[in-house]
Amino acid sequence: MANRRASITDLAKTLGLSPSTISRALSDHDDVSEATKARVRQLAEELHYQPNQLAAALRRGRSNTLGVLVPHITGHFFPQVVHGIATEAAKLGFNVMICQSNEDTRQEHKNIDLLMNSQVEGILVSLANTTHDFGHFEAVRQQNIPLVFFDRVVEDFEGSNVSAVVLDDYQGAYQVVTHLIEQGCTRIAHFSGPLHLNIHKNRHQGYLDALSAHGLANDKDLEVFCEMNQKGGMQAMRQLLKLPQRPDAVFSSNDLAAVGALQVAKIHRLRVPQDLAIVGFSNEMFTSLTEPMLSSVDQRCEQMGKTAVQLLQKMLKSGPNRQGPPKPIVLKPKLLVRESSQRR
Amino acid sequence: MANRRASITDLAKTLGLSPSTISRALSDHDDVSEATKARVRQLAEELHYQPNQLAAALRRGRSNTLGVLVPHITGHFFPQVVHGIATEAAKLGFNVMICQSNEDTRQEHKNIDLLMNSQVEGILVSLANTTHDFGHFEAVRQQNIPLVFFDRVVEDFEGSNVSAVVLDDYQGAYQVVTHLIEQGCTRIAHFSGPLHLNIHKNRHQGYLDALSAHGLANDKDLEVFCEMNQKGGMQAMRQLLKLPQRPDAVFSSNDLAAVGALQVAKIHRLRVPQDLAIVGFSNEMFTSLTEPMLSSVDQRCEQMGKTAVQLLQKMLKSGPNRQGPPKPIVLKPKLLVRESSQRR
DNA sequence: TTGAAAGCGCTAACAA
DNA sequence: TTGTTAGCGCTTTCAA
Repeated sequence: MANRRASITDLAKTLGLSPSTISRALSDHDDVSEATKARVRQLAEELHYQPNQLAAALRRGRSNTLGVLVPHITGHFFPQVVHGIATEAAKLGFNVMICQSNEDTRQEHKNIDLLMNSQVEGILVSLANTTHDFGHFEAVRQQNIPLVFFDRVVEDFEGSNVSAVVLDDYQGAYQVVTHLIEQGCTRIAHFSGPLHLNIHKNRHQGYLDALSAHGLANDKDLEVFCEMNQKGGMQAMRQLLKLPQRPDAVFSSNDLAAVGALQVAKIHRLRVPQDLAIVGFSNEMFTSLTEPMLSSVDQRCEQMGKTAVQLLQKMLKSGPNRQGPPKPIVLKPKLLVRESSQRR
Repeated sequence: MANRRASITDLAKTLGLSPSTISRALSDHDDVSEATKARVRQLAEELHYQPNQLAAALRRGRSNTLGVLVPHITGHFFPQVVHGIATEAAKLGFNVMICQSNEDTRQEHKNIDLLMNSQVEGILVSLANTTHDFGHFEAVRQQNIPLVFFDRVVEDFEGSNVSAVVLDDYQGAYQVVTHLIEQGCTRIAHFSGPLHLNIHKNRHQGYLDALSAHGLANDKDLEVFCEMNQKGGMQAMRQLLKLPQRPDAVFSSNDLAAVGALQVAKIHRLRVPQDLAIVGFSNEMFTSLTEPMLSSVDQRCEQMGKTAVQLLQKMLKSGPNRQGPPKPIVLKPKLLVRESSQRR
């Protein structure tokens, strides 16, 4: 009994009206009599009429749907951003279609095609880390579908309908180091991931610039490139403790490695933050669970998603004909000082 | 220059063929000559032809899209499940449309309608915790759209096209307690959330049954109902330590409260696991970061998403006419013994 | 092997 | 205020 759904035509026949009147009544169009509207609405209710968005979208040429393409929906960052996107999109009346590239350019390519085929009105993308060629976004640009990159963006890909939302990692790192200096730290070490990744490059540069801005020398021994996980942080910390003059602070480019540093510090009976101040990056959930609680930098994940959607909507509204692409939006990170770096 | 996209009609005109031939060629239909196919494919390539899925879906009556409705995409559990869903759906060739109810029944209702309007072929739902009335799923059932509940399910809502995937919380708890007993623990405390939530109720029951199965008395003093977060765990632990005879193990219904217990135990100089063994539930990421590392129960989040999609597809294939609803699928949890409970 | 024609359900000119 | 008509882009029967 595959109960076919009631259609506008069905309503029209039942009420002896034309489909157009039904359509207008349902969308509360001005020039339909209240009496008719009432009749239509009641019958629609009774028959559990559900408008077929596919048909409406096809006819209107607008699908009311946004496409989202992320590397994955795991870990801390992307779920939060996706949450922000979904929430804001719902608020603005958009549906959201979500794809994962699994950090694979080929998948990314396919998914872009898929989203285009689905007639999404705009696309939000965070790039796979294997993506270096941007041919697959050419079609999006050509068809003037608004495209917003977030977090992992293309630097040199411009178009009147392309924009980006990113976090100011440089600024975040700069704040951290400034804070540590204010706490009286003078030998500030840095754990960094590979510099070909933007996030690490920018955080690293923020570290260097903050040091020199405050007249501190950059001691190469204090820069450690390590695996940015707990184990990597532990190794890096052990390495630092072997130095003739050990550091009095560690700024880690992520929270996991910072936890590693914290654990090694405790093993070596260093008091945190008195002997060694530690600050991480990303404000992962577990930063409030360590002892002492770990200072970190909030990446405004949810805000990023929200902002990206708002930007997309702005592009959608202003239409494709205008001068130049919108400026990228740079979100300010927020330093959260907790016990691990608060010497008071 | 809103470059209108190339359509089948466009291709047809350019090549002097009929739309039907183009359509057949593009879908690699048997009775189109290879020569024609080649010509069509080449032109399609050149014009960056993108099939309009909306139109195809409307015509076919199948949208190729699954709807997902979760309370939210934050925390540990739901992002993981959504990840599993998205991954499996992509593998099976489905698009995925995602909505959040924000734990609000009214939102849930709206979203269900939205998904139906979008002509999704099936719906995956985890209920808002405020949902007690299920009228909004009536329409789904009536129209025979396959419906799979996961994790937070409706107990008494049946239909030939409704099913569920859940975790065996009872079994997980039972395993934990058995393990603790095997480690020599005899006074095993339990932190529980409110029993009107299924997860806590089932874990609580598993705890009780495992105790009595092994001939241990159930000491009411050892059952603590607390806020299931770090602070709640700390308070609960302090309370337990005031008992004339303190427990030698804690099984917490989630990991956050377990961390709280761990911290209080350390403050009181109890050795974990020798003096006090601790086990949590959910296998959150931070369980590997504590010292000692926290034993926990893996909820198979990703597997749950995957299973739910597979089940949905099975329902889709077998069609609406068949005897009785598919049986709910109960996933077996996995106890992960780490340092906090391994006395060896 | 190809084409003609109809129609999925809806909306929006235009006409009445 | 309502109806007529056409068509969004595609697929699919039926006919050639």
